[in-house]
Amino acid sequence: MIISTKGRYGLRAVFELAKAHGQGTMSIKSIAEMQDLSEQYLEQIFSKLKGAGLLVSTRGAGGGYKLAFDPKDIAVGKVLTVLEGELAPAECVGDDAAQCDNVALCTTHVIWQRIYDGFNDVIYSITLADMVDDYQKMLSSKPQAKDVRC
Amino acid sequence: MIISTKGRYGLRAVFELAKAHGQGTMSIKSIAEMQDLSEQYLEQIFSKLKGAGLLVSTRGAGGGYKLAFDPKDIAVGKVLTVLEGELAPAECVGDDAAQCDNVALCTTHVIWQRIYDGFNDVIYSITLADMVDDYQKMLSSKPQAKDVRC
DNA sequence: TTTAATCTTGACAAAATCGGTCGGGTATAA
DNA sequence: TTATACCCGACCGATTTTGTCAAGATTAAA
Ligand code: FES
Ligand code: FES
Repeated sequence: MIISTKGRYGLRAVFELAKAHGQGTMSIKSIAEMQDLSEQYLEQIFSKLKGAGLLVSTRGAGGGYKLAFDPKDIAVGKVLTVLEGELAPAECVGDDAAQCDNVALCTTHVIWQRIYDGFNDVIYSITLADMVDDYQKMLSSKPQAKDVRC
Repeated sequence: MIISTKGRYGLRAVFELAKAHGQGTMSIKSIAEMQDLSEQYLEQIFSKLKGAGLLVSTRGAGGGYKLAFDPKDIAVGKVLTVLEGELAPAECVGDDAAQCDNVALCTTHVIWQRIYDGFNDVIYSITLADMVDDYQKMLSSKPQAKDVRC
């Protein structure tokens, strides 16, 4: 399993924020309930996302979190990268790729690089707005599902 | 880091077998030395690959391992999948994808699916023979590198 | 003002996974 | 017979994962 619960739960939670974007804040409690997550675990996750500047919060009664940007300006990859760290299959690819002086001979490097590129292409080509769009389409054509395992 | 040492070391070790394919067997000891790996750890790795039918072994003095098939018939993805388990980003995609009855509503499913597909496209499109070819080309054009970190 | 809601922070911890090691086997060529 | 090599399962320390717990700070609403 490549993506840990932090990334998976986080994405589901942020999706709720995206759906409700423009309608004020949502509390952790309500999101945890909707997506069936632990409140305290979700606190950790949102705290990280806030630290990365993706969310803004307001304290006190009636407060909560909301997206710092429009859903169409937040890539799924950004959310996942914040929560999971850099999604690189090996040390030699990613932001610190420069330190690999072995591209010359290491025949596996090209493999890690291609995996990394493909992965990032996918997650940065989908935005939260895309997810909301998909959701709307699904809603109109399919019945409600129950248990979530992702 | 998506790929653990089992997968990365294993691929490097199998690459040695691919280079020497057709020239009999190689001992774990010699491969461990060439690729600077622990012998005992490599035993575990090869044992798994043998169990999956990718390697064949001969015991006793002068024995060792060799590939069960021609390098061009072994995909990198096969090696990685045996060593890492199924490379799926979430439970709902992969071989047991059928059990996810939530494709309807779960908007993250399409993301996991696309990651999974992209990943597998990459690793199953490269064979051990491709790696050897790359290696030959690199050898003739570049100097020998030293430290390996993958 | 008081209260309740809500975010904030840091510590703690069980369980799983990772990255191996250890100690014995067994088969076989020399 | 002996050295070489594969075979196999148990074990083990460190780290990561997946949370829980407790206390506090801020603010809206009653
Ligand atoms: S050492 Fe950089 S990819 Fe192998
Ligand atoms: S429940 Fe199957 S992908 Fe979410």
